[in-house]
Amino acid sequence: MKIEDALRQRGGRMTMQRRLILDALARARHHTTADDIQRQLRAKGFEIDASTIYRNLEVLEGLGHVTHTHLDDRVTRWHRADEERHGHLVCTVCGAETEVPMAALRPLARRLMERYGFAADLAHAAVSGICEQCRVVQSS
Amino acid sequence: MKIEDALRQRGGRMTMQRRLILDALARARHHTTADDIQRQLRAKGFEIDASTIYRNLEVLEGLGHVTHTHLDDRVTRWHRADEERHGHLVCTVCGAETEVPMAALRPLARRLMERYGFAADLAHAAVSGICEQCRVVQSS
DNA sequence: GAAGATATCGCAACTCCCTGCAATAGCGCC
DNA sequence: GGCGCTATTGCAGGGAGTTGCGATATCTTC
Repeated sequence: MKIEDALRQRGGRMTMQRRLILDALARARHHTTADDIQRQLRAKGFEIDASTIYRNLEVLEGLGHVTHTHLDDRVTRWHRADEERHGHLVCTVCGAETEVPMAALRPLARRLMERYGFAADLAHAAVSGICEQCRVVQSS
Repeated sequence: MKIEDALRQRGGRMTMQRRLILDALARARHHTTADDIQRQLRAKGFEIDASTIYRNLEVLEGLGHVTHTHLDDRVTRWHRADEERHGHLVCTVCGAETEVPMAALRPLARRLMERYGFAADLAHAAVSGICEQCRVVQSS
């Protein structure tokens, strides 16, 4: 297991909780929430404290095994780092989420690098705004 | 007072709490937080419930009097709508915030409109990433 | 295989924000 | 000016996420 080695290399330890969380992440199709993970583990009979889950997701993010993104609500979404990265458009009126390929966002990232030396992660937070349908409804 | 009229026109009422919050916003230099407002009013001897502040900020946002943005922490920042709008770059390593003019973000907004019919508000959420200094430090 | 160092866990408490509900207070109208 | 309608308030409670701390478990070393 690669992650296990990476962990130990940094003086970390492989605990049962960590293993279970890793397992839940591996099983997750797309993105998960901390609550999803807790619920899933609870269903299997393991009761793991929420703070343990949050702390472990942070550690796993440090190891580059997962990343997180924020849509326009207050729930953090977690993804395995091996999934293909993409941006999100979230409609503030109807809540619709649209995925957009990173390619569409890259020109801005390039510009921000050139002008500000800033390595932007445009997949980290959703872009909020108003989707086509809602715009039509509003203006009518 | 324009806002007061806009409020009443929609069947709203001008309460003492509303007036105080409006006053605090007028006094705020740049951006404020709900907590700032509560603290400021408390200092003047007015104790207003936090939920009242949140609800009022929401109402005022509906009237177009204020807007809010999310930097990369969990605290919502509120601005008067008459302030000039700008984007934010937030470094996930050192926390540094850089303001960027909307002009720098507009090409992406235009692209998202053309391709997805999505009216993006690129000032709503900060762009997170790694600033120049931190990038230099990391790679050394 | 046991011991020691310390990373990690669970718990409790806290922060920011949101929501339901009963009580209150603005507003429009007579 | 008083009355009734109902928007708004404060309070209590809840959800997501974070933090400090003492107890525990994992890893390293002998």
